[in-house]
Amino acid sequence: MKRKVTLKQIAKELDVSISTVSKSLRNSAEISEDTKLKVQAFAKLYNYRPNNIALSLKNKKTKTIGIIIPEIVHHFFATVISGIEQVANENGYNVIVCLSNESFDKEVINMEVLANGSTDGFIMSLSKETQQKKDFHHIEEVINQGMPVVMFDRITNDVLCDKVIIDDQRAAYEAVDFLINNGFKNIALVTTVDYVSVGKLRTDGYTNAMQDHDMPVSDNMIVKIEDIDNCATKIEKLLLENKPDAIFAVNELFAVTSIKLATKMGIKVPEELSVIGFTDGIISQFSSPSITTVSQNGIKMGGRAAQMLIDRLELEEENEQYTTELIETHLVERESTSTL
Amino acid sequence: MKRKVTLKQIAKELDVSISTVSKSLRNSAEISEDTKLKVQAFAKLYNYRPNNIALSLKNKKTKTIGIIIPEIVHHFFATVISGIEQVANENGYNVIVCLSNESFDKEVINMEVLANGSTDGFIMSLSKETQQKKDFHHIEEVINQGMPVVMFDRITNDVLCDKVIIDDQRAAYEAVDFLINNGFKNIALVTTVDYVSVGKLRTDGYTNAMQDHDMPVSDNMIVKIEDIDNCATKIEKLLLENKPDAIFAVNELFAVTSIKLATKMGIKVPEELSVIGFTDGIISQFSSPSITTVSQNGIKMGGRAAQMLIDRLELEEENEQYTTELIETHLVERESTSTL
DNA sequence: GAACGTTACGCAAACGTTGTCGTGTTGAAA
DNA sequence: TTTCAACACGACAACGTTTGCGTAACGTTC
Repeated sequence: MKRKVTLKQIAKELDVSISTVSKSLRNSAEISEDTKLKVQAFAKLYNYRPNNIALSLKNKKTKTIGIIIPEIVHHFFATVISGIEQVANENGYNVIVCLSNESFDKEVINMEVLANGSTDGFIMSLSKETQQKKDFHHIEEVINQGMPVVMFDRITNDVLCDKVIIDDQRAAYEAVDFLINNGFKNIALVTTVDYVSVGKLRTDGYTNAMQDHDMPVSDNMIVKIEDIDNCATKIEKLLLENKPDAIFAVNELFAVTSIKLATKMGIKVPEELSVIGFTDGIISQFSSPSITTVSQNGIKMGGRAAQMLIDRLELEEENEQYTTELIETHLVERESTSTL
Repeated sequence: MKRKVTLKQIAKELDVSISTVSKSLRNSAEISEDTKLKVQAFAKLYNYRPNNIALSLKNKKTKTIGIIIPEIVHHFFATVISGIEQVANENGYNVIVCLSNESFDKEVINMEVLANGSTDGFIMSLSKETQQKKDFHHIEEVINQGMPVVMFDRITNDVLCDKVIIDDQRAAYEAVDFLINNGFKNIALVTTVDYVSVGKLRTDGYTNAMQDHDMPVSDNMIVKIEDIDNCATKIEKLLLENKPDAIFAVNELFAVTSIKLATKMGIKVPEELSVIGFTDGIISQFSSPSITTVSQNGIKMGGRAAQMLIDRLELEEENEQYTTELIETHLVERESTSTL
């Protein structure tokens, strides 16, 4: 086993000082060509690579981005990570991923651990519990210590920092608008509980679209789901009692679940019921019928978030100007909607 | 903005030495109660936390695990990461994730970068290109430098290290066996090209099961797919010309694609064609019909891999004994298979 | 009052870098 | 021969920690 070689070892081996070795490898003009060549050859032979940790300590920069998200077994979050990773990599950064599992405490702990020197900044999406508690002291604190934070998707306006989101309300509005323009009269909404910020915004988009077209917004037509595992009865009740001709669901899972339940009840999709989902993930693409959905480009979102963070990291002067960037969405028409 | 406080600053503030502060905070018996209390109170007030980077440099341990996988927008890999993260976290480790995007070069670069002090060890799954080239020098090198590596799923026997896999061949055998026992006579295989190790093993499992039941293994009944985007014609040809009554697909995507194509051609699943997939991901669960599949527990796989790595990291003496652990699989019966 | 033990702290090295500054040796100009 | 720049290199500090060891001050013992 040959352990990694250090400057000190090279110096000892060649009988020069550590500084000479360091300077030679960085091609300093201070060192003679002879010595430089000798050192460089030796370093190459022994495959010398500077120790990242030592560099981090010296430079006070880790070239590492901390990502804190609720979960990773989730198509959208996975695409965002993918986008972050790509941009980070292009800029010489690595990413360290922490999962909050929707828990406030774990989110706090993860941030605190990473903030102690492990990363230069954060990209994060809030856990449900954090959104519910509205407690953002851990994020404020990190920002206060001079570490930039970029929030995406599940954000809060209570924290001043860069943000990347889609225009959830508008995207939902357009989806519902699409249904209305196609002649649907009885449009139901399957959404999350209100404290999930994106759920709330999408709900608002639905409401606004309905109202703008002078269509009634009835509580009977709105199902708010807290726990996906126990949502069946609620949706079945909706289908049975209110007979919607279209459903707008605020995520894939709600969409596909609605379709499955409808099919089981003998309601044909899309002939008797059209369904639009949100998030263009695996489910929307591969379920039968495939699902018409609002596509949010996670790769792009992650990429932008990473770029914003890196830009801020590599800026010398502090910039108190924070921006919120909108990633455009578009409706992907598939098989789950019919045009009447 | 209040930057993070260091031992030095506390020492200066309280007019004691750095060592006194350090020892006080670690509750050393060398320091008087008075001083300890004073220092601890001050540290708490200023929310002192040791700098991870400095600790890493000193201890030559980063408490970080490097994960290198082909992609992350992939249900199975996401579950594995989730499993790794959980166990890592319980043991005070963080994970840093790198994606090879199935590229050999990127895999090599990622390993080299992380090996320069950023992580204590690796958990990885080989990129397709690496499996094709059979070039594992980057992994050998890392191991040679004393960093443990645990490989999972896409492994190679050419490298000596701990491994976590499912018994791909056996799992495939059992799936095909299940079909045979249910009376299917004309069982096709949709698989990958041979250099993908798991694809090959699953193919072998199919072949063995067929042979053990004295059923013919015909090349016509085996479709090897290199590129998912251009596989339609091959599968259509299979369905049209060879009229299988069942298909065993070596992954979800192949399974769902086969079902979709069959349905499009008017072949009813499962009435006229039964399909079994591999990997119990989102697609299998939510497509219609839902897909009978071989479930490989990614969470468990990741968890075991992490535990193996950590065990080795926290062992003092070197242990040249490497183990390959098998994670059990089981068949999840759903709607895509009928019992004749 | 000398010898010794205990207490409570500080010094310094180490981890692996980088970069500033100081210094010894050369060769050339005066 | 003296002076001085240019050259080539080394010493050292710094980044933030931990820890072994040295030591000043004090109190006890005979």
